[in-house]
Amino acid sequence: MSTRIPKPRANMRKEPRQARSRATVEAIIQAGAHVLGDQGWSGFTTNEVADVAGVSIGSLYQYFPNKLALIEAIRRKHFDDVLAVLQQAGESRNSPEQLVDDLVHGMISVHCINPALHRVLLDLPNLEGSRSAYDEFHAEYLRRYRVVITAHRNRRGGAADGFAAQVLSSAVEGVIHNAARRGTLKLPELKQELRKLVCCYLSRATLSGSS
Amino acid sequence: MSTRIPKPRANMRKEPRQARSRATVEAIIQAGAHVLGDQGWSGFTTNEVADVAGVSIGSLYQYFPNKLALIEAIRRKHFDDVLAVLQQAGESRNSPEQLVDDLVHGMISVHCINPALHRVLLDLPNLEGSRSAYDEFHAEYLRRYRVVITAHRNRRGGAADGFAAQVLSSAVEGVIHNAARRGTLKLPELKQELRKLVCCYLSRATLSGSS
Amino acid sequence: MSTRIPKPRANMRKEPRQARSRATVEAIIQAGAHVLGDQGWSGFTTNEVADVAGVSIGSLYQYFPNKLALIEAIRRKHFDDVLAVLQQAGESRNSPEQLVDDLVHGMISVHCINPALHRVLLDLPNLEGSRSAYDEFHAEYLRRYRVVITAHRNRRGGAADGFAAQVLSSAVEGVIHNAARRGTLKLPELKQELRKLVCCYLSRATLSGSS
Amino acid sequence: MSTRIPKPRANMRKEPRQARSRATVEAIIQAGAHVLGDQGWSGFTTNEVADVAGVSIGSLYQYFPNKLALIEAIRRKHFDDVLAVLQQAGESRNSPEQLVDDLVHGMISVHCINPALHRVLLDLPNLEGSRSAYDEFHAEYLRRYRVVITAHRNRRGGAADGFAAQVLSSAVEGVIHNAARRGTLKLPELKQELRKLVCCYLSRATLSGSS
DNA sequence: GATGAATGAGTATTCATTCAT
DNA sequence: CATGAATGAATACTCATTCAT
Repeated sequence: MSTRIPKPRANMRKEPRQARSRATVEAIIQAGAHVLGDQGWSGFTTNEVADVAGVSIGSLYQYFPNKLALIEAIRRKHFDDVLAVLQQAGESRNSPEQLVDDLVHGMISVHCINPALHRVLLDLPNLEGSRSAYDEFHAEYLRRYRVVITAHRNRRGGAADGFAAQVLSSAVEGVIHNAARRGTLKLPELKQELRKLVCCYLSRATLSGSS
Repeated sequence: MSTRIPKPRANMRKEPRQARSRATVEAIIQAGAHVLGDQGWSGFTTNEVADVAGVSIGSLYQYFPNKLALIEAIRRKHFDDVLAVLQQAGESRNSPEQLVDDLVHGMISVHCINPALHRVLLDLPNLEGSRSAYDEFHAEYLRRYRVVITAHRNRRGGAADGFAAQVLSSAVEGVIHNAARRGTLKLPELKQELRKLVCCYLSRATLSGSS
Repeated sequence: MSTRIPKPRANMRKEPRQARSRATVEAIIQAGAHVLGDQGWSGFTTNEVADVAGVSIGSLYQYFPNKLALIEAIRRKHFDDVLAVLQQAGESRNSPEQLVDDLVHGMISVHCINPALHRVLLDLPNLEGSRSAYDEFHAEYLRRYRVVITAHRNRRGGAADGFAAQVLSSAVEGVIHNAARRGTLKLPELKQELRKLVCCYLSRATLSGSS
Repeated sequence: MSTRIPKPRANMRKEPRQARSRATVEAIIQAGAHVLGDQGWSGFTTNEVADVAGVSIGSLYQYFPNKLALIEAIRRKHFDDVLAVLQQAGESRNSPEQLVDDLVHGMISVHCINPALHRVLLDLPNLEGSRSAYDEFHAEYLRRYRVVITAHRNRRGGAADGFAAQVLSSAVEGVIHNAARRGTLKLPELKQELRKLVCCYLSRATLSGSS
């Protein structure tokens, strides 16, 4: 179903200097995200992306040394979006309930832009080259979740919080990605249930963390 | 990255009648599951599968009219495994707590066989042909979750139960698939946390379902 | 003018077992040699070779993992031809004059098959992978020349013989390749002059080796 | 491995008039020679050459209508260098031995500048367009060799001298190019042996030319 | 004039699928 | 029925060349 994937060489062959080229790069990443979300790995061909972006295949390769570098760029872009949401959710000086609300709302919003994309992005083959970028993201990702978890306690969080963060984040991911697949992402009921899920897990986690 | 996927023509070119044939088909499906879980879509080529199965590519095409039919067979097989687990969990005449235990334990077990496979299977491009089979599975899948949910109530379940089933199942999936990716699937802590997640959601769901 | 050349992975993807496939492999190598000699590196495209061989591009890649492996096969084949000539020239129990005659005649003959090919083959980029094969050939090549040189002496050959072999072989190569380029390879005058060149160098080399 | 080479349209799109332009052209030719010698045909791309020359690709095409015209310019430049050497060697009113010395020394020197370049230059695909330029050079090239040959005789040279010139020149070329490839070009032994080769051939050629 | 972004035909390579043996 | 050689459409990527700024 696919070409064996090569290691990414570098992330950008050439930094776009002029305004025109920056627009081109932007268009390519946009188009790539769109194609990837829409058609999955199968439909993601560099020629297709170039087509959708309205540029020639040559232009694509002027800025991205290979397909994977393009994927990485898309990935990085969307990781940034996700982190931004979590950042906001973490920074608000609100009640724990409000925190959960912000988190859930933010996660849903960010997935509404291109619902299928995020799940696809997780399925990247384990590239050595891209691993670090992903790990870096993921560390930050978990850290933000931990903030939310900690805020829900009265006591200091223990080592178990790391585990709780993993469980919580992947549960949320699961729910959102599935909802994205089914097109129920924008339903208020979904948000409501998700909030419930998070909230009750947080309460219980606190208790049983001590049990 | 991939060949555009054609619609599956028929699911089986030819029903295996003799024992030898059935063994061949079985070997191919096994090999396919193995390759798919191990290498993902990228490594899943019919030639590779035939190789691993120890049969010629010609034989593979004797039983599966095309790649997609093979994928479908693998899918169906593993859906059956999952359903069997849920079936058992649903049938035991135990306490609600025990029910959750069975469910969690079963889901984890079934993913331990070939941890990566299940998640990969969800990433099938939206094929018209395979949709029905999947939907059929998914309906049953949710029904079983609903049984667990219902068992946790004292009152009769309302329409909201359908939604709860979706949320619960995808949360569990999310946690398990992520754990599979990280290799923490067998950790007792994981099972413990997952149980916690399910339990508390079930309790709360009951309450807020009425709220 | 060309794609950057990748390292050769292995020399054969799959050993041809049936008679049919052996014929295919043979045809591909033949066609490759032909194209390479005829059009040089520029015209040597795998598609062209497959076309000339009368097989599909897929068949080519069934046996040669990449373009370079094909080139290597061609190279090896023709190195073998050259060595065979030198072998024969070295083995005949004749007078030194006869030896030179055999050498010159053999070298010319072997270049008549596909005159341009040999020169092109020397210009292979320095591939790590192929280096050893070439060095091995070249060592043997010089050894055979040394036999001829030694046969021309009355005294034992010294260290200088190694150098003489290099000079002599490259002079002969130069003359033959140039003649091949000009199409004068079959002219009796060429053979005559070449013989002269070799003979007189051999005589003088003997003397001045001691000077 | 390569783009099919088009006929060169004209040799220069535009004659450089100002000093700056001439410097640019010079830089491009220098860079081209460097890249060609260093990386062979594979690495010789117009973009690479422009980069090395420190000019934009657009500027390159301002002066050379296409890649081949650039190659031709490089070729012409280096042919000129070679001819200059032979010129000098032919003009000195010295003994025949001194003549050979000059020739050999000169040929070696001229190849020391960019050892690999010359051999690479011979591998040009047979372009109709460039043929005349090359033939012109080659005629002159042989003429100079003939001077050396003639100087070595007491009698007038016959028709055979033309042939002898070809053989001698290609033998010398062969030795030098091979030495360049092996990095032994500067070794005094090489010069010594080459002198020997030329000398003895000249003596013998004289004799057998009459035989 | 100079620049470098954009172009797209061309090239290497893969992989689902067929069919003669 | 089984085999595996053969096929070729599809895909990643390059590089000579143009042209708007």
